[in-house]
Amino acid sequence: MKNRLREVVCQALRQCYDEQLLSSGEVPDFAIEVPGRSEHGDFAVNVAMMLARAEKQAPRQIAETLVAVLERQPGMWQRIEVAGPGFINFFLSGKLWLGVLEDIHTRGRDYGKSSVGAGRKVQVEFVSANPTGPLHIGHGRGAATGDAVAAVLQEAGFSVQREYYLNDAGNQMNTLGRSIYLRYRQLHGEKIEFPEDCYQGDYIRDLAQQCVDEHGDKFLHGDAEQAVAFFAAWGGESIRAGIDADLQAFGVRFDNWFSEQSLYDSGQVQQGIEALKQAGYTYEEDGALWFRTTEFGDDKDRVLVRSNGVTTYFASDVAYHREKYARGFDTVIDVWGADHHGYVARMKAVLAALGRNPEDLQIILVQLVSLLRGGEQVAMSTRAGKFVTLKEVVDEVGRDACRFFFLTRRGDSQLDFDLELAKKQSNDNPVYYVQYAHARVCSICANAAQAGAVAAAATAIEPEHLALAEELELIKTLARYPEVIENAALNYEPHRVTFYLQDLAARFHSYYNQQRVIVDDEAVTAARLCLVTAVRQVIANALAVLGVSAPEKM
RNA sequence: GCGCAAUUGGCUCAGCUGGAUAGAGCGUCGGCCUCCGGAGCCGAAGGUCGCAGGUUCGAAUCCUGCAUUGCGCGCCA
Repeated sequence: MKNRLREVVCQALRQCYDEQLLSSGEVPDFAIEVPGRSEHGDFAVNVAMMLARAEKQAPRQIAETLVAVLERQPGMWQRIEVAGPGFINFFLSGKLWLGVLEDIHTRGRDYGKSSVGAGRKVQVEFVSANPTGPLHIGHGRGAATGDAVAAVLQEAGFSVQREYYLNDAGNQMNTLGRSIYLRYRQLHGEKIEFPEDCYQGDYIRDLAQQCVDEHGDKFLHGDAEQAVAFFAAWGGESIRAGIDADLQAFGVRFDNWFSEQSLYDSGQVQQGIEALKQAGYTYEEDGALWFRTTEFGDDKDRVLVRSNGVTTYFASDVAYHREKYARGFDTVIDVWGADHHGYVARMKAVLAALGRNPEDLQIILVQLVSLLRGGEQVAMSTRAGKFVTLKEVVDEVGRDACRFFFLTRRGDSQLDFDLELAKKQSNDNPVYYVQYAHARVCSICANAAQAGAVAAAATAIEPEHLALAEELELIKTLARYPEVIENAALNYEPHRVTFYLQDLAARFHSYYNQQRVIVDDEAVTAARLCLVTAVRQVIANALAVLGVSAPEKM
């Protein structure tokens, strides 16, 4: 609707120049917005104010000129007026609004999809937790956010891949192997003190027990190093599979799992280092190889190869991101925990050094979640094995509530997740409010079917049958949806969809309490059913994007 | 010390990339079903948008400085 209006206004503006009613010839990038108050019309345009300087005329005067030309288009509006400092307010005709309902019903699940993404290839990499333990609640927020960002981009016409980067190289895997190995020996009756730098969680003991069941004492007698290597590889894969299962239970499915180790095996880590060397951005100092990231705005240079010859994690990240673009992605999005924000500058530096626009890498920082239980902070530490897993939380408060809750805040705000509260308040959790609206429409439809009432086709509705203020407000809210999706996608802000849903549900509930849908007048009933089912469709579409179910009954 | 981010009613948060009188939820107070699901609705009270400057027709939004809070500043991953 907005885009249509923009075209009409631009056309009228050009017409003004053709007829020499205005002289500057400028077509500024003006704003079209939905005013906060309905007296200000359905849409307001600020173009006259933007032209004031170039035209050397008062904004209101310019607006009057433009309006005179716009009014030549019959049927589109009830009226157009100049207001305030020079806004042009548009009051659209009722017929035009009914087109929105028609659009929703013909497009169904596709309503809200657009092609602004133009099929550009985008990769969203998220979660990417080390396979050394189960996912905890903080990862859940990253999962919900990353998945919703990907979904919203898909909706907006981007070609999206969801990827999980598996940090299966480096000494953490060795630590994992050692941890399982020591527990394994303990289970065979050996009295060993369990080192502090090993993973303390109970899941390590469970893995060891599984090995005892499957392999007996086979690893007690062989070479310890080989045993550790086995436990590292086997344990890592086993944990990875567990992570995958937990994510699927949370409704998140990855298109690809990418192994860090594979970058070493294929020689790409070395190639990445070579590329930087050849570009002239490296130097040696104290026996280590450095990357001059300060050249690109980082606050200090970073080591790629340590003086002992071992590459850093950063070196594999260079290779990893090179590899992503080699796969043909136009834009790469990394979803990180906010505690990694210090890493952003050096990653952008990698792009710049490789001759790529740093904007092609978008980093979404998701603040960590502090978990509370009854107002008390729950201490979490992966290493100490003290944490509440994502699975536990999902089992406790439910997948829908959990996902929706994570998306009721912008990613960069900190979030307290109180388990007691989440459970206790589950009834007035906003997710139920939205789902309830959906279920209500379903219930109305069931009643209508029983009464033999049928929804009208939008094209068959007389405007006066959907002319109440609440009805127009509802339709306008529905009309906004495609734009909400588009903005959520372009800004990587899925929480906008969540807030939109709450707004739509609120308007629907309010309408429901004021007006009955099924009334004696058949034509009015049919028109209202058409409206209400459109609401249901949009709620279902938006919930689907967020990965939340839209139940017919609750 | 340096860097990144945040600061909006009692609490938790939105605010559509600079627009008209700053919005929700929770909490508080007062109302609403003989009627399509009360997991709902209606109303009221409550905010100098951290502080001070600046940019312009116009600032919660952009710039600078300050304050407070959180996070980060390894040849760890």
